Amino acid sequence: MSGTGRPRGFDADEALHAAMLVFWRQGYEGASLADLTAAMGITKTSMYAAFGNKEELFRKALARYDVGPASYGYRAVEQPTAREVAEAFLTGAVRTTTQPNCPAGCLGVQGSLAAGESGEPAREILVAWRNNGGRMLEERFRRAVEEGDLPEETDAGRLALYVMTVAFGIAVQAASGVSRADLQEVADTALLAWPA
Amino acid sequence: MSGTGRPRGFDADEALHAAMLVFWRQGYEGASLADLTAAMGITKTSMYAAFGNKEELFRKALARYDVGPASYGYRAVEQPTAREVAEAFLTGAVRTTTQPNCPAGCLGVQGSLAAGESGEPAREILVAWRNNGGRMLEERFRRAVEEGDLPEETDAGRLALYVMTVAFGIAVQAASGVSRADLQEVADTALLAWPA
DNA sequence: AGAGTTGTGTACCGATCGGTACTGAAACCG
DNA sequence: CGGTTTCAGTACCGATCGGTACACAACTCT
Repeated sequence: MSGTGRPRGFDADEALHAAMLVFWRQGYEGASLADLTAAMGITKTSMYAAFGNKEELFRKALARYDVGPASYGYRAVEQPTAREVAEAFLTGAVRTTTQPNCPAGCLGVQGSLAAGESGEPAREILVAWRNNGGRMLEERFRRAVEEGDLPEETDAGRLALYVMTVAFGIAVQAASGVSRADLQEVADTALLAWPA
Repeated sequence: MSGTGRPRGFDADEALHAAMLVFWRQGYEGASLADLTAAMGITKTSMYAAFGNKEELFRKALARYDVGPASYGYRAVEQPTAREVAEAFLTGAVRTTTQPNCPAGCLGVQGSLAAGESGEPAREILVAWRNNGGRMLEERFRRAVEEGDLPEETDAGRLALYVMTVAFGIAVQAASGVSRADLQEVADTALLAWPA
């Protein structure tokens, strides 16, 4: 064997970033291959060679979203106290879902909440992604209970579910066009329910 | 002129109900005319004659959803106190989004959060529908402030936005498969933030 | 240079998309 | 009965869907 072949003529990272934005703005089913490849600046053939197919492209775009716009979640759980974790998480959600020059809302929510048969795999990918976020928060809160940071009787799962629910609601409101300032007020209000 | 023509061979109300369920389960873009008419038990021709087109069918399905599964909102604002309004609203959201034999989640949320070009009208219809719910709640809370039911300094708009946000979050969680009992706990937790 | 390998562009695939023209069938009226 | 009106089914429309076959270009290796 010999020869490593022709190098690709585009930046795969940039192309994936562009695809992520299209999925974010239009959802999985609303983003056609024509929309995606036009934004990525490549042809369908190149997309299939580089990323597999539409579903794989979506999976990779979500992974990029996870470590990019959604990375506030990982930073949040590193806060020293559970209260600060929740504050950072909700503030991060507000900021990411209302970022200028980015689609309003959250890819992990509006990417595919309900779908027809062909969009079912993407929907399930997002269900798993959202549940994973809740699990991460729950484990962090459980640790906080063990450390005495949260009251002994605190239900970590319930608290995590609450914070995640508010974050998802914020994402929906952002998709409706609600402003960053208004959503930050919502986040502040939600924290009034914090256990004593 | 004479003759009133052949009567339609199907129940338009039943057909609309079936269409509503398909939109609810699959979203606007995920619901094809083939899916819709199969569920409605009629042909495309009959659907167009009776309802106009897909977008009009969606509009009418949403109207039916509004006075059916989503009617808890109207009942909620009739509660005697603002606190009871919020309780009824959130409990109603929990119950409707987790109703057995119905799609999980809320048609007004997952019907179309993000969409491609062809789904933009439906998306805007839902944005308006959601904003309308918030306005209704806000007016009710404003009245509660005037009546002395809520503290004088209460920001009715902010409170309404908060309650709506939690309700939307509940809808997202329900679409992910979270149980009714867990979501009722979320609703209860959210109400801990209620103004003194 | 030549062989081997891989990316790219075109042109195309069958299937499905939302929507409609047309033909009868089924009802009402007189 | 005939005449009129409306609904229903078939068959079809152009456009777009996600995906691919194929020829060729561009690179590395010997």
